[in-house]
Amino acid sequence: MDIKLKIGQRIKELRKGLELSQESLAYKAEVDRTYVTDVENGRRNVSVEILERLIKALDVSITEFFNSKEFKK
Amino acid sequence: MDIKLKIGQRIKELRKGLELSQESLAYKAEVDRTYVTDVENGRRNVSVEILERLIKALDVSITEFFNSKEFKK
DNA sequence: AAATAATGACCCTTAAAGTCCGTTGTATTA
DNA sequence: TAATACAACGGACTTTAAGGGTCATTATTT
Repeated sequence: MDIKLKIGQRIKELRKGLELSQESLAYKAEVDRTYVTDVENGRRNVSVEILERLIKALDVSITEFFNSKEFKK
Repeated sequence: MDIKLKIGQRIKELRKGLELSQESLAYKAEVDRTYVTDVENGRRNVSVEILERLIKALDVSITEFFNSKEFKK
């Protein structure tokens, strides 16, 4: 599966776990609301600096973020 | 520390472990030769698609790549 | 059902990612 | 000394990510 989609799904999963709306997450990560929508739906080839902001806003470490089934081979 | 530099150092570390030159890694990952130099020195805000290519070329999973001290909080 | 909130899907700029040419410095080896 | 391999760096160029606008669609609530 596409890396962009894997990342999108992981973000969505963690966001839901925190009961945040896309808009709240966008605000915390200082990105546009529609951008979060696009990322979650695998339509954006995110850069690592933006990805780091999103991961931080989700209150997990980078290691934890990628320690999920879809990223293990 | 800057995420770009952390990624660069991790790539360099894994590349050296495989005894690859920057040019060989660039070839395997299908990126430009000069680009690998920049990434390793933390001067590039890599996109996830390119990063995935580099990680694959280093023969580790994404999980393993980020399962390293510098990415754990 | 109507109003409201949340998400999705376009489209369009511009700032930055990524490519490609070269040159330079350093270390190694013949 | 010359030849080879590797890494660093610069400039110019092309492509695309990031940001933001708008409207449509899908929950959710009253």
